[in-house]
Amino acid sequence: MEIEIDIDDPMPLFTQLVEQIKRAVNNNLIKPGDALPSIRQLANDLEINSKTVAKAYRLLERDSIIQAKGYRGTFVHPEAKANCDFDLNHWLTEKLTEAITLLKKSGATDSEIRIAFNHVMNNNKN
Amino acid sequence: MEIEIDIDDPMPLFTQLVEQIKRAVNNNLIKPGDALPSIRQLANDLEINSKTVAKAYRLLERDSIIQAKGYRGTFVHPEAKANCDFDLNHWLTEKLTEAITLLKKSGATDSEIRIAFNHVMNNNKN
DNA sequence: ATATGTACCATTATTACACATGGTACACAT
DNA sequence: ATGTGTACCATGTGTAATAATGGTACATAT
Repeated sequence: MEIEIDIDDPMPLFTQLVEQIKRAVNNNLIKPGDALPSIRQLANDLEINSKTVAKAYRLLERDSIIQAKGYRGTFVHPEAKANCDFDLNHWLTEKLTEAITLLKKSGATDSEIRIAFNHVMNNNKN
Repeated sequence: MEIEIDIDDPMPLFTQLVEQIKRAVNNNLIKPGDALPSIRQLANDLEINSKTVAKAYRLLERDSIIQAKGYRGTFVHPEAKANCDFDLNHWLTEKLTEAITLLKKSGATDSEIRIAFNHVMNNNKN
C-alpha cells in the first residue's frame, strides 16, 4: 500500500489520508485483517505530524473502515469494503440541504441561518 | 417613539433597532398606519450609518412589522402586532436543533457538520 | 526498553464571516 | 430641488473556526 501526500493540494492532509486508505480498501490493495502502519510510523514516512495521522485513523475507525487494537496496532475492519460505500459527508450534505431549503423558504437570510446554526452548535457543547 | 442605541452593547446596532421597534409595536407606542422616520432621518438622529438603519428596516419589512411605500415613506404594518409574536430566529434555532441532533447521533464531528453546512450554504449561491 | 493507541496541554497561520462604514446612483413623486 | 426607498460599488475590523504543528503523559503488552 502506497500513500502519497501532496502538500500543495488544497485538500486537508488528514482528508487525503482518509481518501487514499478508503481507495486502497475499495481496490483490494488492503484486505480485512491486514495491518496498517502505526500512527507514528506513517507520520514519519510521510514527514507529517503524528496528530494528523491520528486524526485520519480516528475518523476511519469511527466509520468502521479500520480497527484500532491498542498496543497491537491497527487493522482493516472485517466489513471495511461495505462500510466504504456509505459516505457520511454526502449524507450530511443531503440532510442539511433539506433543512436549509426549508429555512430559506421562510425568507430567512443566509446570515440569519448561519448565526442560528452557530448558536445551536455552540450551545450543545458540554 | 424614542429609540436609543448603545454602542457598547455587544448586540449589533441593527438588531437593537429591530428589537426596539418591535417593542414599541408591542407596547402600542406606535400603531398600524403610523409613519416611521425615514432611513436617512433616523440614521442622522442616532448618528449611525444609513445602511445600518436600512438593514433593520429591511428585516422588519420581511417580517411584516413595517411596510415600505417607496417615496411616501415607511409605515407600521396593519398586522404588525400579530406578526411580532412570531420570532423567526427562534424558529430557525428550533429547526436547526432538530436537524443537528439527528446528525450528531450518526457520530458526525462538529467539524464535519460545520463543513457540510458551509458547503450547502455556498453552493446555493447564485 | 520498546512500541502501540490515546488523551491532554498548547501555538500558529489561514480562512471566512458579521458588522459597520462610506460613496454613488437610480426611479419615483411632491 | 428635495426626499423617499433601494441597489450597487467598496473597505476595515473583529471574531471564530479549521488545519497543522509540537510536547507530554498514560496504560497496555511484547
